[in-house]
Amino acid sequence: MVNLKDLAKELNVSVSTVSKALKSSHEIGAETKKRVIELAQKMGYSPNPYAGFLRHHKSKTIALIAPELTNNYFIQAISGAESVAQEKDYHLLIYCTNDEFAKEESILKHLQNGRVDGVIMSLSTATQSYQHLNDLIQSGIPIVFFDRICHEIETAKITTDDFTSGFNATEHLIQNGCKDIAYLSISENLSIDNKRKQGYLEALNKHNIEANPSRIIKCTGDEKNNYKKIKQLFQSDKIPDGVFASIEKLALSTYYVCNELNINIPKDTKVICFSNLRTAPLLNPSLTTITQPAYEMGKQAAAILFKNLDKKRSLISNENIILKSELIVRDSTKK
Amino acid sequence: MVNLKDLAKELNVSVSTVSKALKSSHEIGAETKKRVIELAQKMGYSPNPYAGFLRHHKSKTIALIAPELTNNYFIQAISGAESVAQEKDYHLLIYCTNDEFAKEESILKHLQNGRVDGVIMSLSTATQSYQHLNDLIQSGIPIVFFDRICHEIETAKITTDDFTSGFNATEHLIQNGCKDIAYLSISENLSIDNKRKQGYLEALNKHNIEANPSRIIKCTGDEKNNYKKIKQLFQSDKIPDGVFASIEKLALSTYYVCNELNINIPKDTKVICFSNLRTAPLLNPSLTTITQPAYEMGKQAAAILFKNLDKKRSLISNENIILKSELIVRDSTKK
DNA sequence: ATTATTTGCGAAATCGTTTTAGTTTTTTTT
DNA sequence: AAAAAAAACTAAAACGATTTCGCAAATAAT
Repeated sequence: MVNLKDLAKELNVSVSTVSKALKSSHEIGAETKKRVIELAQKMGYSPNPYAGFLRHHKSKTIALIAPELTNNYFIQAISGAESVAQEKDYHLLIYCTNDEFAKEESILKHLQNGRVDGVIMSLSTATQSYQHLNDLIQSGIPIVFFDRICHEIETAKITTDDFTSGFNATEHLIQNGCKDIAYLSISENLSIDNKRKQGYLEALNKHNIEANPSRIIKCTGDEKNNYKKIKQLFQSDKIPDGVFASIEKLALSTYYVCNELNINIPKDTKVICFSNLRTAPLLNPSLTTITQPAYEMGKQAAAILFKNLDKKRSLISNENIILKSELIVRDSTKK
Repeated sequence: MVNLKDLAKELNVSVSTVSKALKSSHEIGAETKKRVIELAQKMGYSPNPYAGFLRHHKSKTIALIAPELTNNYFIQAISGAESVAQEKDYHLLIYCTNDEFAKEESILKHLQNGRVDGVIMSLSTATQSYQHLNDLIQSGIPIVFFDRICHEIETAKITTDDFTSGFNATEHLIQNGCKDIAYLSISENLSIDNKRKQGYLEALNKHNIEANPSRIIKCTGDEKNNYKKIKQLFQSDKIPDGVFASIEKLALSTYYVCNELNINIPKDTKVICFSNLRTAPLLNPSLTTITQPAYEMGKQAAAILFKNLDKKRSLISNENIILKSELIVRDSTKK
């Protein structure tokens, strides 16, 4: 790998001259500049990124931390962030917490030494304390949250209108005849889940349907266990006539359960969920979804982070950016 | 951010003492070591990764380059690679070429300056020349290919048994009554496509079915155009009674086309494809797939890269690692 | 013609860490 | 008790690039 010293030796000038010439400094004569630039081109010189860091404390790298990767929502968000990073000539590190708090902590700790200039992240469902987040920010590395945000931290947060979407989803079920709607919750720790649930409750309330606490199913990251719980729900004497799943996975489990128990969607029970599944129109039956602008959310999260990286101070002021989700009606909620 | 100097000043020892104490060098007394380690802990010291690079030329970072991110195969492979990287205390940079050759070139060029210790990649469908790959390797950065590999480069390559899978897929269609099978090709530049096609042709041959060149549909990265081509295929007088799609996207387009033209799968035409779609069992009809061990492929690619990073020399010897895909029969190919 | 300014370049410090080569103090050996 | 060896530590160079400062030579101003 060729460096400034090599170029300097070859041209019989000093290292500083080469450096300045490549930055087209006014201190260097036109002729010398030309010679330097040409040789650099020829020898394929490219500045060592890490040497530069040492002086400027800019790694030109950001990290994106997500609870899972094999998830239609997150991968679209990652894709959006990646596109912005590439455009800004930044590099994107990816970390997956597997939805474990300990891993989330450990990953953040690994980033405290300045490996990255900033972080984009979505919390794990298990996260209940925020020390590790504050530590990172206090060590000078800003965080922007998306979707699974942390209200307790003052910074920029990108979400969708979860309350409204939850409300609309539930009202959509009600309008299509549902009177006994189950809400599949993913985690009480997550603000998005709570907002979706609030929307659900508010819609029930508006339509004078009494909320039934036993219809709020507390699911977790454990898919098998979720499957069991949903199966229980549909093995009782009176099954719900509508299911509102807070995340895609839970709706798919519902599909599997209904397949197994020979329950017809949408005749016996209707299903709606938050989802970025591209094959939603091809499912049997096609799945009514609230689809978040995941790619756009990733883009905006990255954009806000970069806007703040340009500034001197590393603190990002509190800001809630709320994008709109789209309710796409398909057969799984047909009357 | 606290550094060695800060610790040294606080403890009234030299920077080198601190450095050695943290590495538990035998040169440092037990008492001093204890003091240093305790203070480092207390002040949250973590060595600057980029300073370390300057001396050791090890960035502890690898890159994964894929033609697209929002793709069930690649995201699983990425997830596999990420898990290994995390285990090895390495960091994973993600780059997406958008299946464009120019972007692939540009990304590789950006990595030549030592930002990463190694690269895991899958080629874009447009890649026909390999100079950029050779350049990177010659600059000392090893590449491991997975799935969309480059035969012309001597290094490790992870693929699945594409010929056999292509053969089995086609034979499966034949055994279920198909006599006029279309093959949806994604790119003639890709060795995996060619192998799958060879398997297809070989199966036809074995069963004495004459290969019909007009049944090999040359698709591209342009989804709209693919849709058009597939629609044409199904608007002709005689539609194929079976479709073997080389990649998932093309099978889904086939589903959409058949929906639109009111062609029944599997009655009028049967569909099989390479796919890592998790909702394949829930589609209408459920989709028969050849499923690659994508996660495992990502893991193995990373594992091989790391095995070679441990060695001194950066050249990876030629090696073809072939994992088995699984043919999962579902309704889209039912008799 | 003398002084002041500009131009073009180089030396050296710097970033944070590691490592080599000392240096001092203590301990061991003879 | 003198010499040798070991222990515990420090100083300084190195990695690659940038940047401040300084120094000539050339040009401009007086």
